[in-house]
Amino acid sequence: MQEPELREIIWQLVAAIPRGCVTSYGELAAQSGYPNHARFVGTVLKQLPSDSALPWHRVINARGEISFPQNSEQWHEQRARLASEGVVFNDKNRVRLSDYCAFKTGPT
DNA sequence: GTGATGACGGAAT
DNA sequence: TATTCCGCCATCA
Repeated sequence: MQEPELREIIWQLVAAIPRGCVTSYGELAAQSGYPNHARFVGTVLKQLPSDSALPWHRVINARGEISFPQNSEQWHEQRARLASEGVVFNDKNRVRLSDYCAFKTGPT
């Protein structure tokens, strides 16, 4: 990584996600300037401490689903947080595409 | 330095 | 449309 803290970029992008909206790891990676670093985004969020105020729950995979196993507490927590923000899940535990917001940090 | 893993993405079947 | 397989890249052992 040439950047001092690429993780900070990810953090800022996550923090830039509007409430009630969700985005995908690949989207964050693309916005950060690394299209194929979707997994890296996941790694960064994984290293996020519970103390972090970042809306990590607004980040899901490209399928629109939570990447955690349904028997995991993390899965329930993320789903609960999204539901608290108005994000609804269908019978397949997927987020409605309408809730998918390409927030775009407005680079220029 | 090498091999395996992972909060993923996309294409193929 | 749903499931499966392969590919990418950074981190960990």
